[in-house]
Amino acid sequence: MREAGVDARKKRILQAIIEDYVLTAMPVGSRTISRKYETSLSSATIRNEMSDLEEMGYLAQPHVSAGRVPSHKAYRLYVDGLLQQEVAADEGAKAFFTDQIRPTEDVATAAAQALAELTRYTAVVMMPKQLELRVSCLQLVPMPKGAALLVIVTDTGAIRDTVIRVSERLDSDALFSISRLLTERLAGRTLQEVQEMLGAYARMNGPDARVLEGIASLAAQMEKQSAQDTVIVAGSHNILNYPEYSDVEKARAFLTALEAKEKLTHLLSHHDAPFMVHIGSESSIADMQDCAIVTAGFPVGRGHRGAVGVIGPSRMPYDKVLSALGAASHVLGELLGE
Amino acid sequence: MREAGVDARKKRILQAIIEDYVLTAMPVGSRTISRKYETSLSSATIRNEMSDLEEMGYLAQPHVSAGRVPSHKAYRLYVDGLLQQEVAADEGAKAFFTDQIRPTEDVATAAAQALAELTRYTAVVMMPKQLELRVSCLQLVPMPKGAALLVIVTDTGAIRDTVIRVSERLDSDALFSISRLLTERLAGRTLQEVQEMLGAYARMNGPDARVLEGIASLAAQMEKQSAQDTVIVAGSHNILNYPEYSDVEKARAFLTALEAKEKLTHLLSHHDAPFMVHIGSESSIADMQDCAIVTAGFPVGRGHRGAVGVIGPSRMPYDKVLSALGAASHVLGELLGE
DNA sequence: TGTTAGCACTCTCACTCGTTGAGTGCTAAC
DNA sequence: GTTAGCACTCAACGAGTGAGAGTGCTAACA
Repeated sequence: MREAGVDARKKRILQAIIEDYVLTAMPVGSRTISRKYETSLSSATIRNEMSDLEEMGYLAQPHVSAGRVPSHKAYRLYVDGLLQQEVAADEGAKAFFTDQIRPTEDVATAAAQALAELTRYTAVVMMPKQLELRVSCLQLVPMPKGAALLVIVTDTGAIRDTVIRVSERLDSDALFSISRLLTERLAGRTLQEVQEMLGAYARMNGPDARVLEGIASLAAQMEKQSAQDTVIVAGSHNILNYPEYSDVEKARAFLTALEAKEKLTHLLSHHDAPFMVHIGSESSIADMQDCAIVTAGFPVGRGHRGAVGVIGPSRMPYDKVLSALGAASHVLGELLGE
Repeated sequence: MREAGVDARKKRILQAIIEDYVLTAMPVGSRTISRKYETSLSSATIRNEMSDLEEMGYLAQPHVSAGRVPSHKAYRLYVDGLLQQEVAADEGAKAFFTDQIRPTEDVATAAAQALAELTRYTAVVMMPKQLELRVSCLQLVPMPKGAALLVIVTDTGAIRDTVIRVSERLDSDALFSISRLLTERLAGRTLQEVQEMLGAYARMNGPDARVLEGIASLAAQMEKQSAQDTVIVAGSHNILNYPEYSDVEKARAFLTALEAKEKLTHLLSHHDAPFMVHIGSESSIADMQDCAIVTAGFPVGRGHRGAVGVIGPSRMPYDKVLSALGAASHVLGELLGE
């Protein structure tokens, strides 16, 4: 019993099995390997090797007379190999993302959509929570019929707006004065402080109460939104393209699982390495036991990090997905980092 | 051969079949009707009636020893009956929508999501194109690091914004002066005119060129967006809940068809009656031949009308869907009408 | 003339039973 | 250590069968 670990030939065979299985989604037989990949070895030899690999837990047989299917452990070995190499940033993909993601739009949504389109899998983008956001500017823009658009800009460049009602008498100059006054008093304050201060201002005979209320509620909403990581999902029904999900029940379970974003957030928030790969049960999301989740982090300023990911069947061309993610995270980092 | 049309009893039986089929999705047998709906008649009698109804094209048999399934013609008759009555506005649904749709958010998206959640079908909302939009206000809001948020408000209350770069020297007062100057000159102009005028202003030594460019591009984008009907889809994968789509291929075809929005737009744009129902092939969307599309119109001001709709299998509780749509269109009309 | 009971008939569905083919494990020879 | 050969296993497929659901038709009844 001195069978060593996985020697070079076993590794080659394992890789060949993975690649064939990724391509075809069918159990791979020894004859296939001997003819398409390791032409110098007979199927019998491959058979012996496969038998060893199975015993070591890298392969599984759906049933005795079927070929072999890679186990999660096999993917893990394969992916760890990939991750040790430099992940090549795919220039084509980078160009694609640069093209699709307009800095003036909602970058996260655009990125998720572009990534889903490119990989034909489900894509997710996580934007981290930003605590202690400080107001940088606050402005009222006149609108028809006694309404005004209240815009709050934070020091990180986040923008939020809402329509509020104001007195019909306030013209654009008056609104500007109010905006200036409010910006003067509130600039540099955290959203939390802004809400607290508004109570005191209610007694001030400056802006009318509806303006103050509007600010308070928008500040509250902003704080709530920014105080938690948000996840954006795109291309969720790409999953239907894969035979793993040709069963509607499974597909539905998957899509439902995507809607419970807490688990996803959790997964994407703890992102210490540049790339991470969760295979099968490693992700701890039930209904995604047959999936792999590949993610990449990117900086969003102030030392915070967001993450972008691809979710698909464990049978996935990890090399391609990794380089697409590399490109996506690169482009996002450039847009959102300091 | 003087069999008259559909007499009252035939209508009752047809309705019973439709209602049972909507509930169970299984072909309905004569015995079921005789026991659950028309208890005073024997199954044999029902059988004779069903045979007549089949001959008239209202029923079909999947195979000879299965029960009957309503044809599109049957749904049409049934729905026309419903439409002649006043569609009862479901107060519960109305409350639900009022609750879910915040006037300060993107109303169309919120409405689509709420409707999808309520009906458990796919929901669509169409916002009509608005030609000749006129600028009502234009304002630059200061942002950190030599950026500014350009906000354009139209006379209809539509808001669009984009981040542009401006000279670092411009403080909030300077930006306000520019805003005031620009609003003065551009207010009341159509988006088209604004773009044309900006060429002339390029020679003006007021605001810097990047501001003018920003305005031009935002105006162009606004014009493009407002010049075509837009459709928002929500709850697209609710379709997986129905046995009609337990085949993944069908589900995928449906979801793909939803992505080609032109057909949907076309359908929703020609909305003359308060309610419309397209059953099966009436919608002229391939891949939705087994679907029904139920829509309701609502006013969005200036005589324009939007539409909100539900897409699901033809086997659909039309009464419930109609009253949900009634509630949705009512709430939308109140928010968006004059 | 409309309604009903009864019965033969049809067709799907679920199950079983060979047959086929792919792929393996083992053995013996190289 | 590698390979050819062979027996073995098991899923997939098709054919055959019985049960059950539902119909159409006929004849009797009110």
